[in-house]
Amino acid sequence: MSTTRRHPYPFSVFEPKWQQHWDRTQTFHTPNPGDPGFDPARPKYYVLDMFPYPSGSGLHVGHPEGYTATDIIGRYKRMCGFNVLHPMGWDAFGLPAEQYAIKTGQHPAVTTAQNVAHFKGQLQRLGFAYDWQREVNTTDPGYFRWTQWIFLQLYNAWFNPASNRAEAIGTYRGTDPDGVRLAYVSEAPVNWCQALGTVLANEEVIDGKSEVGGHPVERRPMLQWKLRITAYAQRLIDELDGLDWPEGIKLLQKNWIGRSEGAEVHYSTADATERITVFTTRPDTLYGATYIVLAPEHAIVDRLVTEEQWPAVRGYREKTARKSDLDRTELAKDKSGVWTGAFALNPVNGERIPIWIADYVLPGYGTGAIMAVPAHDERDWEFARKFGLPIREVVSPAPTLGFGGGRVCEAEPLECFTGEGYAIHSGPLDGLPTEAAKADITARLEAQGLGSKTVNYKLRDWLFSRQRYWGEPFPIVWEDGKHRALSETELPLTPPELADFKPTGTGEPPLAKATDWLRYSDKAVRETNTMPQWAGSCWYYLRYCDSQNAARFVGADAEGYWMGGGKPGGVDLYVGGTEHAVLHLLYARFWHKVLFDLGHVSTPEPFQRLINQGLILGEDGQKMSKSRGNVVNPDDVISEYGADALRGYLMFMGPLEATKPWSMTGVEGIARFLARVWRLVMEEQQEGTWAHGAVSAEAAPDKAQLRVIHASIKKVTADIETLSFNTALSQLMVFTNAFVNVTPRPLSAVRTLLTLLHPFAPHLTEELWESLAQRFGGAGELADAPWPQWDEQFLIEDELEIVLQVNGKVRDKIIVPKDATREAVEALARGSARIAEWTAGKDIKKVIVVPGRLVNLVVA
RNA sequence: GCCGGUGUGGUGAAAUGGCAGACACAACGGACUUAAAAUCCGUUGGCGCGAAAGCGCCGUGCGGGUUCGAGUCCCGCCACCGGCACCA
Repeated sequence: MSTTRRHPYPFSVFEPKWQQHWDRTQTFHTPNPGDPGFDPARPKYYVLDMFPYPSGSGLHVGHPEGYTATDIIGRYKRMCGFNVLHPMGWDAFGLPAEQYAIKTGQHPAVTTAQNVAHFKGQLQRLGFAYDWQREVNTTDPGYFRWTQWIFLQLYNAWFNPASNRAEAIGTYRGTDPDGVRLAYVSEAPVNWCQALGTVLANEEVIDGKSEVGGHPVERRPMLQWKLRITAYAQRLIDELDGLDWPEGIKLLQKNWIGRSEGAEVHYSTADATERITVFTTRPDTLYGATYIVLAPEHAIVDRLVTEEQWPAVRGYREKTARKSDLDRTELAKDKSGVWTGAFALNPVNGERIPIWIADYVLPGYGTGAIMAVPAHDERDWEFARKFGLPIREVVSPAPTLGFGGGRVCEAEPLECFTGEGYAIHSGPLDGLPTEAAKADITARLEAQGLGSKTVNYKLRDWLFSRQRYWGEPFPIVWEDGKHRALSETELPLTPPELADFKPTGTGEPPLAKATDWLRYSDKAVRETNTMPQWAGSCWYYLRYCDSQNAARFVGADAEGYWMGGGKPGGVDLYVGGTEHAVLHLLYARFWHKVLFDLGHVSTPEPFQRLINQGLILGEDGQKMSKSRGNVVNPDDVISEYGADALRGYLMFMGPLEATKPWSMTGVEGIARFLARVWRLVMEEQQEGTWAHGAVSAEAAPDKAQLRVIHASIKKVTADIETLSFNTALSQLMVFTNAFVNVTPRPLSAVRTLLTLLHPFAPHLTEELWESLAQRFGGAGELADAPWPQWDEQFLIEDELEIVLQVNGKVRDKIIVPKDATREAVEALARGSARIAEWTAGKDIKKVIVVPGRLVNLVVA
């Protein structure tokens, strides 16, 4: 006798058995069009997980949550007759591997390979139906050669505003193609993180700290590669509309892109030597502008400042430059600024207004200059109050308030009003509602060449270079201070072998230390920056379609088949966490659109349907973390309860999208359920072995049992389609419970149960299916079995229970034949003695009969 | 501050505007057992009445409203979680 606790069913025997079987027979390998075994008659279904970063700590329970959901869908669709593409791979470049490598001295390639092996083993122990022949790894030269190739597509393309799409750079007719490429270099202030020794994208900086590690980030001007994602801002907003994504995620992206409509207005300086263009979303308040504010970094400042103001301006600019983004926002409440000594003229009334600089105006947004309307903007209000600048009311909340007639109001308002209303003290605009006033003034400005209607976006171009070792090198060389692309035949460009790959800390990339590698020719040297981790994940879903293709990033037929079909096409279901809402999901859409414009892919959007799985909290209801000690390791759960129990519990916890706490007793509950299913088929012998139990091929389900069977098929099918796995499982429990005490158990019912349960608990059901086949005959694996159909006729009940209400409160229940007429049901209701007690001596004013459900008598 | 999400038993949760709490967990009681584990059966929102079968009242964050009927729809709040945040 073993001293370890006996398992309620022998999962430790049959789970590895089936995993090995699936691997050996390649059950879940999906052929491409043209491959042997491909069946073009079947529809396709592409179900995708966000591939993991293979960290050293192994799988977290959050991973198998989403992966189980997609596995259920994949297995289900397969049983429904689809060609299912369900792949997995590794997002293996990136900072953590490199940080770890620096700490331990081991090469990141070594630790990455170890981590991948560990992750893969863990995933395989969960019995996921991945087609491992399609596995990808972003650090594999056979993979990143195509990442580099796509970079070259970006480099060799520009966005033509006339056609609203990317075109080959050769179609650009201007003088400086380098100024319009989708991948370009620019010297600009960027997010520099000293601790990580690299620059970071805006999306990777959270509250002024690096997303990885939480190190401080400062602004520093550096020469960097950027991708012109801003060219796609409008399409990235517009084309969200057709996607079946959670509205919250769409909104997150829209807000991040941050479109705002308004006008640019040109002010000339009082001495008429310079022109300042401001951006405003409220051109209707132009008559209320009482000063101009420039970002301290604005180039024009040098030319405006008066002699007397120079020291103050210089001091303020230096102070601003030293501030990190964090400081700059933390001091948000306390406005600061300095007068330049110069004045501008308001284009509509010629009024002389002072020009200030202040750090509440950001250099990167709009024109880096604003017209301040303190009466109608909170920030301008605070600034004007602090520095005693005039405040002029030009919008009235109601049409009857305020003075019209174009007169200037002398009295300053008591509070700031930022809403919409009616223009006052605004010359020709007086009386117009805000929307009309905006249109009117904008048209006037345009007619006089003083301004124009403009759209601005918060989105900035994507900072694409990193000063790190563990990433894709750029396929670029420099000669005479100019960059040019490597040819496609020179790919992949592999990183140099480096003993010391630590960041230099100076902003010079570690690749610069590889002197041999660096030298491309006598005159040319290689680019030493590397690409960010997002590069590989921007297109991995395309590589899965054709991962072994050595001649192209993805074969056209494979891409057309798996990504095509439907409108707007793409991956049929994509499951992952919310944390990528404005990172991976935005970047990947951008790359996909470029590839689409250039004719390399067939759909404008990559991911048709997106679901975010919810966060799993620790048993204490807190976020799982090592420091709290509430982390659940999937391996431990599997060894104690089995993979099927872990999968089942993850799906039974609650709705997939909800945040929910872990519960070990909940896992036990699912394990008990699975054990009950096991014992429907198997019986324990004296000596502790399992043998067939009381299942009978002769026994036919009775009417009530048929109803349970068919109701379950219907509900489980519908619930899987809507990803309501928790309620699908509860129906399977109802199904199971209905047969626990039935002997002998009808074989057909048991087989239907196993089929419906199979996507959730593939090992257990496959084992029992095989066992039943050995006893009763039957061929084939459950994984290949067709999904059952339900028959409505079994769902119809002969008699229905009708609730009788008086004034909406339940007072009695009656049983009526299923075909009882409305009148007959009403008569029965009126005849009920219990109802009579409640209606006695009262008028029945109204009777509501809901067929098959209830009768409500309204009395007074 | 702005935007989004959530709020239902002791717990996770379920409910096309139609019997609130399915299905589980935990707890309690019982059967089996020398005993325990496992398994099986039963009870389980609160309050009140009743010996019992049962009956009544209250109950889905709070306050209003629509409706024969509201967890569900509308208006106004509150709390928690997430995102954005000097974006003109």
